[in-house]
Amino acid sequence: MPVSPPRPKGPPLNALRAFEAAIRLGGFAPAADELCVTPGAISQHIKALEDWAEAPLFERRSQGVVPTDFGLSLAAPFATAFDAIGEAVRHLRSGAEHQTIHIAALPSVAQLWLSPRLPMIRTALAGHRLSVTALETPPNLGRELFDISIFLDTPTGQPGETILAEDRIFPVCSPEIAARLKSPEDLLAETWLYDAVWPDDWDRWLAQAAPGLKKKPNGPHFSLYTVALEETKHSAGILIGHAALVDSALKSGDLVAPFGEQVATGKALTVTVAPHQKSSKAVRQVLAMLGN
Amino acid sequence: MPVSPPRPKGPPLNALRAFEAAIRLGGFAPAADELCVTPGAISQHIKALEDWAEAPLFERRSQGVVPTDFGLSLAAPFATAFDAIGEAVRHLRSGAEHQTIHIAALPSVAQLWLSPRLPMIRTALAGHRLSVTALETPPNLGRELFDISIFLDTPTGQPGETILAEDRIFPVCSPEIAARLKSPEDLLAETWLYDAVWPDDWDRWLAQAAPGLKKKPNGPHFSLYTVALEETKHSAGILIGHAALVDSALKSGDLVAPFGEQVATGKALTVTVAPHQKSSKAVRQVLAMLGN
DNA sequence: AATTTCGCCCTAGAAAATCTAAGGGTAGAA
DNA sequence: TTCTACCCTTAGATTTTCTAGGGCGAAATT
Repeated sequence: MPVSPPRPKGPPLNALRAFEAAIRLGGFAPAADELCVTPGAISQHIKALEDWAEAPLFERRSQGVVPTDFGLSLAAPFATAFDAIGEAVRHLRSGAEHQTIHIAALPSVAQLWLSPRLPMIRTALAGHRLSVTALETPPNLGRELFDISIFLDTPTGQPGETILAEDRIFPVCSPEIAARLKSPEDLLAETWLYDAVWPDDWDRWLAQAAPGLKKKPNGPHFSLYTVALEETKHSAGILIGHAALVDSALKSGDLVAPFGEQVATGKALTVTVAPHQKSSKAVRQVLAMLGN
Repeated sequence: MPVSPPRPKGPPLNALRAFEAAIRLGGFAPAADELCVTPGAISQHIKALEDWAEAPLFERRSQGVVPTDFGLSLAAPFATAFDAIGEAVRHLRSGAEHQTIHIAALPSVAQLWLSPRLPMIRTALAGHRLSVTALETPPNLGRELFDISIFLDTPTGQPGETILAEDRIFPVCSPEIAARLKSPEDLLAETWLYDAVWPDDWDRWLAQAAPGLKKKPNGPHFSLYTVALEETKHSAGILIGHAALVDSALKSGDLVAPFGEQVATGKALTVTVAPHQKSSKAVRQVLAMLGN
């Protein structure tokens, strides 16, 4: 029997991907985030790669890592390589029997803004499947398998980005509570509700709409805006509403805005199309339906 | 604490590599060979990929697999992608403190032809490391991490290929046995030794040098040509020698060629440089030293 | 000055991937 | 027909890969 001596192995592919993410995002923690693993996993991958290459790729500092010159010089070829992989994977996915459009959205946006619009989209796109994933942070559309992302964030101005509406905030509460509120000063006697993602909402609104008004934050914090909103409907307190998210509750009368003053946050409800999907008919159809 | 819902995962990278190899080489078995795993591993990777993509990539036939049209359409993008990965990995490897030149060679070539030339190369390339790997089949230089390959095979005419010497074969034996051999007919009384890789050597030589001479193969087979040659030196029988491989044994007088007639096999001792290394100074230096 | 925060490292154990070995089926050869 | 040679599949074992929990050191905050 012929002896087949072991061929020298290339580096593990997953380690390469970890490195690519780490060098692109500038740290292990964000890379771990993108790859949905713990930073420890990234750390191990990078170490394995450094052992394989016999060259240091990152310099470990106390509060993060800094790429070595050599590591930095690898950023471009690896970015190119994984772009190519992504492209190939997209081809692969395009062969599925039912095409699926993958939408990424902030949990609150998905539930409060996107959800009411989905039935319309679903019927218009018969034959396509629709997938909505709630994400805390916007995905990298060039790398990840999403076609469309919808977030309430500061616009970045990258290509494919469309601003649907400026973000404006103002207090909202149940009609019951609203009856007690004549002027902003009356707010001091009420419970204020907070969202964990936007803890500064109250400060921002007060600063512009009622300067001088101050109150120690004492109300409950909610990790999901939807839950906070639900509590607000039940008269648990007053919440700072984001125009796009409370719109339907205002229309239905479940909530009211006791004070007219709306404050712009500099953020916007932004929809972004993945670069490779700009020409897809179905995606553009979805985009058109989101735009109104 | 914020909930981070699971992002839709991309396909496993290793499965992509398995697919790329399978589609390029036209079957699971050769792909398994290139990746140094069993065909079962490839089979599983492909199945995982087909499940992920929800599309069949290969049609299973009784004696092998045939790519589907869709699978075939993915060949190009995946080839491109893994070329890019290879390129990036080469960059990565170039950062090692000690540069290493990786040579792949047929085991017999490595031991009998290359080995005597290595000291010279080693001294000329101080500061470089040299790695020699014995391989039964020539590696894909575009994909694998070898810089130079040296094989005794039919020239393919691909770029980077240099023919060092035509392959010629003829019987060799110890001087002791040679004394008994006056004419080719005397061979019939002797033990014939066979190499497992080139079992047809005897037939080929006989057909041209001594037509009509026939003998039932009865001698031992050796999986390593080097072992066969060693046995030949110990008068265990007569072996068909390949010019490039028995040269030094003939020069030293350990073996002799009892009959002058040399037969060309159509093969050649061929050295091939990896496409990406053609401009490397060290590699060209090695090449020059192999050429004489 | 003390404390908190942040990001990475380390290790042991757990989870998941990946592999091998044995099995089974088909085509062509004897 | 039976044998042989291929090639692919499947079940179980192995190895890789990941997570959790505990630390460390420097910068930012109190």
